[in-house]
Amino acid sequence: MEVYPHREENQMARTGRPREFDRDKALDAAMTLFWAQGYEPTSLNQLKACMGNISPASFYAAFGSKETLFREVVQRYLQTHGQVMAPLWDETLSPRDAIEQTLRRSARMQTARSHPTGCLIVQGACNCSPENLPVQALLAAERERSRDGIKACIERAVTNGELPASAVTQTLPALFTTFLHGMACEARDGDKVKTLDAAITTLMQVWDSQALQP
Amino acid sequence: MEVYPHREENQMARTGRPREFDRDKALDAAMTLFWAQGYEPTSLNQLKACMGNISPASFYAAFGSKETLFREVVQRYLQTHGQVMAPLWDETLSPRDAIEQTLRRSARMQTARSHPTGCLIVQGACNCSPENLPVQALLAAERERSRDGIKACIERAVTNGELPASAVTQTLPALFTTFLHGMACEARDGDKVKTLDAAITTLMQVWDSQALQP
DNA sequence: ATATTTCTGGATTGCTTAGTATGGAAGTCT
DNA sequence: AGACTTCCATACTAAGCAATCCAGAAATAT
Repeated sequence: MEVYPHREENQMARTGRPREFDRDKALDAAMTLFWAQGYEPTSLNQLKACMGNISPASFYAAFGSKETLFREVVQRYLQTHGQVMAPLWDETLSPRDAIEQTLRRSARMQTARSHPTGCLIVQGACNCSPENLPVQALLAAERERSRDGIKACIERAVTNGELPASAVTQTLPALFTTFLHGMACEARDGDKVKTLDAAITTLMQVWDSQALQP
Repeated sequence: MEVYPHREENQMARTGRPREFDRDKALDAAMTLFWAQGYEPTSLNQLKACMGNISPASFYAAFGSKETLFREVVQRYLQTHGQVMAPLWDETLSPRDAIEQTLRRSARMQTARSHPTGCLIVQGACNCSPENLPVQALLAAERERSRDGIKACIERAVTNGELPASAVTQTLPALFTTFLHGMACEARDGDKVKTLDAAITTLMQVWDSQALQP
């Protein structure tokens, strides 16, 4: 009687025949493929091939299903590459620095050559048939978290007296979020870090033009 | 001996049995479906159903294939909803007005309730398996056109003496383009016109802060 | 009226999809 | 040594995919 349909790494020193492939490496390979192609067009055949020519039985035993694999991939992404967003929730940073760092680190990460360009959260499940709406919703919820993080930074800046509680200030969350999410498209289309970084510098002027004196 | 594999509307008063469905309405229905779901996850069964329960034979006779239908849908999109970008190439407008109008009209169009939210060009072929890369490239080329249009506006402003030929000015194309493409994501995630419109107002301050006096 | 052209409905093609069943291999535990 | 557990290779299922074939229906042209 096993509660879980597939074996995750939730135990040590297991009995029975050991797995012949590296689960972590397989997960990374799957992440790269999902990142480049998105959820739906990525087939199990492609996945099994890039994960080390593992068999269907091995795949399902280790990861459960394509969807549960994707969910695990998303968690891994958030804990690694997605950490470029961490400044948003780092209250030791000033709100302005938090947003600027998030933008700059996102730009660098999304344009790096060591992995697919763009953002898994923004582009990973953009095209979905009705049966995969839950997957789309998973990423949408994550984007909403970013939105909330940016909004919280602005609100903190108002509370701190760094920004006025003006009508313009209220427009900043949408402004920064739209730009942040737009970078995924630009990165995938081949924009370079330098280009995006320079645009970020100019965008931050909007903040500075609204900032109150200390 | 027919050069074309399928019949388009390139003739009048044809012989033979007339088509029983409205080709234009079918094309619009296909556009809505592609817009909402994207190219790859949209199946022929869904297409045939939404196009008026037409038969496979009718579909292929009228549209050739799924890919040629999509290409035709993209052309139709560009000639209708995509016209929100037209100000970019309208030299009777000042460069600043061209960009502002493009942004505002895009925001309104992409959030309208009369059709799917977001942008077919940005999101229509975001997730593609290798065999459909040509479709992805088609939309990428169209986005490049937008990029070029925005860049041309900035250059025109410099030529006109509305903007200085400064380092900041050089960052404006990427800034506006990233924001423009980011709106597709925000619109699909449920942002309202008002929110985006307010962000656009603030973004245009960047232009004004750089503008030279006349 | 008849020939010709074109469209339609339905069955069908070959291929790919996600996922499963089974039998045996390769370990650990006692 | 032998019981037990887990994994793996292979064959397989059922459904969906884009696309095609064919026979008949419905129009025009002569």
